[in-house]
Amino acid sequence: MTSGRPLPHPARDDLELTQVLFALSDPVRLDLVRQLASGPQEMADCLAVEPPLPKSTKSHTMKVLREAGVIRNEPRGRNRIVSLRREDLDSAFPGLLDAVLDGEGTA
Amino acid sequence: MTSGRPLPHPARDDLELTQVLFALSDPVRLDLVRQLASGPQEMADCLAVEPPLPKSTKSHTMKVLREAGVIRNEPRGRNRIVSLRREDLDSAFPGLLDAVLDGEGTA
DNA sequence: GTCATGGTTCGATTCTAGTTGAACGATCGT
DNA sequence: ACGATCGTTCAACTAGAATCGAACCATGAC
Repeated sequence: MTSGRPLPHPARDDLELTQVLFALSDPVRLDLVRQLASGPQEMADCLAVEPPLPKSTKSHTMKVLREAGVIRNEPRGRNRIVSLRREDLDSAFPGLLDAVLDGEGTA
Repeated sequence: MTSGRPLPHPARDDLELTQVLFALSDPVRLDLVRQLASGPQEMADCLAVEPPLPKSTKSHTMKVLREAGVIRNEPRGRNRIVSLRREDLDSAFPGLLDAVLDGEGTA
């Protein structure tokens, strides 16, 4: 029941605004999205804080963002590459991502 | 413990992005915000659907949006006027509201 | 093949948010 | 002053989301 690896991602046309907004409404997830704004990252490097988040929690964080269509999570050898779905988001909700990424200081 | 009427609203500088995003991440609340985009409304007219929402539920919906700083809720005689805090939002998170209001068909 | 590594899934618990009736408050009309 | 109307607050319940350990799985290294 676990799985192999290629995880399901919603199609660009299936993105729902409320889901995206919800995914972004958590400080930790928003933070991650901002980190990804500068480019894809290996998942291992992603939420590297002290103390380190448990794997399952981290995985769950990714899941929420992935299922909302905010990030892409692809297998790469033994680890994973996480990236922002910038074009898809821009096409579905023009201006939204930029606006969110701009709100710098604000949590 | 109930109250009179002028309800507390967060100051423009205290708006938090995550709270705003969360407030907007619910279909009913988002819908209300879109209705308000065309101008203030009397609360009584606001979420007029069938079957009608119980008063307490409606009031709670308003509360979430108000506490996030998305709407203003002011006494007006025996009822209330609800309005979008457009300028405050635009100043705090430029482009955000427009982007959200644009996502028309998408729930 | 075997082992170490990185990540997902399951399941239990905890915490937070939504829902709604009932009680209360303020205001307006008479 | 009284009653009706409109909305908030309280409190109890339900539903949903976050947290995290344990089990599991693929891949890569040896």
